[in-house]
Amino acid sequence: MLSQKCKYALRTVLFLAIEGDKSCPKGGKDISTTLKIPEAYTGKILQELAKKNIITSVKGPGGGFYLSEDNLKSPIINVIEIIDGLSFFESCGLGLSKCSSEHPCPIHNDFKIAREHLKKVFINKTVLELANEIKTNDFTLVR
Amino acid sequence: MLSQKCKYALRTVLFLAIEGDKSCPKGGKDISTTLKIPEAYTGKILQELAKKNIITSVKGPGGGFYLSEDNLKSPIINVIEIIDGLSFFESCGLGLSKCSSEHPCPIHNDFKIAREHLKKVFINKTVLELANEIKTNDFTLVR
DNA sequence: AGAATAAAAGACCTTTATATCTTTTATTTA
DNA sequence: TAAATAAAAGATATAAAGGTCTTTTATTCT
Ligand code: FES
Ligand code: FES
Repeated sequence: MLSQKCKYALRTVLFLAIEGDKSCPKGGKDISTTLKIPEAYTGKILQELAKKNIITSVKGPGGGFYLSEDNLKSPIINVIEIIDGLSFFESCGLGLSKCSSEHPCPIHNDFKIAREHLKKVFINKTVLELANEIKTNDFTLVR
Repeated sequence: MLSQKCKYALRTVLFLAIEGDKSCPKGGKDISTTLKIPEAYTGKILQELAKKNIITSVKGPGGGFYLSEDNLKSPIINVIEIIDGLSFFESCGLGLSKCSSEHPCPIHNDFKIAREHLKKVFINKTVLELANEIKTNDFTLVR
């Protein structure tokens, strides 16, 4: 459903939301080690997220990445949109050129329910909200 | 979620369930034209499905593919299993090495619901049942 | 100012998914 | 039995995803 890159990106953003801080940003190396994501690839993803203002970067010694107040308010679907786009959430589960209730494919009704359930979650949860849930409910980003 | 190949396969099988018949099997060319699937690729997929006894093939002039009584009784998850495998239905939506309720990722609860909703549908519907729904409820396999 | 640090940028490599082409085998019908 | 038909098999091609490597730029600290 989500690409590997997008899963990496989501975990990265949530990790930064929990661990990063303006006064002490996390470096790419640190992130990749903790989350077990290939180091160079982590860098690429961080770059992309920074360019699109999902995360904030700090260059130079002691530099790294963190989430600004604004960054924290972003719903996680923004991460998905930037990395994968949103086409999944509008596409037919059987690959018809478009998903439509007028000309539905045989799995339309069930697929649409599942798809929209997830979309709603991704739209409604901000990075900050999800980060807090991780802390209080003992969810994990690793393993 | 499902690979392109798997979507092609599902549409192909359902098409054969509706249109094919032991006495007049459908040829690969016919299928690919109707469903707008690349012809050579259709052939490959048909071969794979035939080898795994999801569909039945008839060689020679007038030959093609159809679904036997047995083939029709198969739940559509069998098609998915053969083409894509079932790992999606057991995997973590955030890419953790395994999905577990003991060490859940932050989207575990919602993702699991969506994933299992779909899995249940695929397990419970046989090719025949779905083919009948297509006929009576005016679902489409093309476009 | 110069050295060290870490992100940014861009070229490059590898693997997997998607798709095609060619040759062979089985079957039917004239 | 020869010709025609259509699937089976296998090699090959193309595109996209996943991932690496090298060079450049910005920043900090001495
Ligand atoms: S038409 Fe296939 S999912 Fe809506
Ligand atoms: S642990 Fe991530 S979906 Fe279950």
